[in-house]
Amino acid sequence: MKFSRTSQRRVILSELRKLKSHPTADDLYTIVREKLPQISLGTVYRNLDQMAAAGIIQKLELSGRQKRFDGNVEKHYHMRCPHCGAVKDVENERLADVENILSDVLDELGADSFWIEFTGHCKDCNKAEAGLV
Amino acid sequence: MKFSRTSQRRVILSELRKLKSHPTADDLYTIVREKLPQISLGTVYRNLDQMAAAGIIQKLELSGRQKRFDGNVEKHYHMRCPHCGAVKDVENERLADVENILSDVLDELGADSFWIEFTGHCKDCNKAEAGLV
DNA sequence: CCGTTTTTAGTAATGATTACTATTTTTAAA
DNA sequence: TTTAAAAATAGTAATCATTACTAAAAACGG
Ligand SMILES: [Mn+2]
Ligand SMILES: [Mn+2]
Ligand SMILES: [Zn+2]
Ligand SMILES: [Zn+2]
Repeated sequence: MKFSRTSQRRVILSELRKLKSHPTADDLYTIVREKLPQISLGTVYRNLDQMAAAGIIQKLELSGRQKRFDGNVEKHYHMRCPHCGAVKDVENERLADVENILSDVLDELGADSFWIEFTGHCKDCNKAEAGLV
Repeated sequence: MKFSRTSQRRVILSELRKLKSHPTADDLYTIVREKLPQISLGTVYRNLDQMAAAGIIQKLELSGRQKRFDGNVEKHYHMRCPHCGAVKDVENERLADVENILSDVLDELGADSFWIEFTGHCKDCNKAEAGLV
C-alpha cells in the first residue's frame, strides 16, 4: 500500500521522464536494462501501473495494441502516425476552446471525462511518402 | 477481393444491425451461433474486419481491451462506463461546434482525423452506486 | 457443369499483459 | 542496531484477444 524506494522504480521513472517518445512498457524494459540488467519485464509493468495509478505518470490508452506511458502528467493531446506508430504531443491554441465546450458537454451528459486523440503522418513518414528519403 | 454472399456474413451483419450495444466479436459469436451453430469465432472476426474495411460497419478502437463493432456508420460518439464497460451512443448539439474547431485544428496540424470518447457511469451503474438496486 | 476464387471450420500460434511464488529488500518501530 | 512486518523483486506460468494456417466446402462467373 505504501511505496518503497527501490532502484528499479527510480530508474524506470527517470528514464521515462527523459523521453518524449511515449514508450511502451517493453521499450522502457529495453532502456532500463542498460542500467539494471537483472530487472524483469513484470517489474516494469507493475511499476508503471502503480505510478500511473498514483498520478506520477500517465498511462495512454490510445487505440492500437500496446499501451504507452508519458512522464508528462499535464493534460495534453497526442497524434499517432498510422504508418510507423509514433506518438507525438500536439499543441494548438484552439484546443482550449474544445476543452471548454467539452467541459459543458460533460455536465450535460453526466459524464466524467473525455479523451481526444489525433491520427496523422509524422514528419518522417511524410518525407518517406513523398519519396524524399 | 470480391465479396461472396455467405449466410455467415449475412447473419453477422443483420445481428449487428439489430444491436445498439456495440458488441465485441465474441458477443456476436454467441449471438450468431443461435442461428448458425457451426460458425467459428475466426469467421466472425474475419467478416467483421472485412466489413469494417469496406465501410459497411464501424470498428470502434476505444480504450479497453476488446474492440467493439457498430452497425451505425454515421459519425457519432461514445461513452464508456468505467464500472460495467457498457458503451453507449452520445448525442449533444455542442459536439457540432467541437467538430468544426477540430476540423480546423486538423488542417493546422497536418493531421488526418480525430477521435473523441467519453467516460461516465451508465444509468444502471449510477443507480447501483446510489444503492437503489 | 466446371475451373477459379473466396470462404469456411477448426485449430495452432502470437503478442501484450497479468498472475503466481519463493526469495530479497525496504521500512519503521523497538 | 535488531527485528518483524510489509512491499517489491526476478523468473516463470497463465490468460486473453486476436491473427494465422490449412484442408475442405461453397460461391462465383461463364
Ligand atoms: Mn505526451
Ligand atoms: Mn454507436
Ligand atoms: Zn510515422
Ligand atoms: Zn455501467
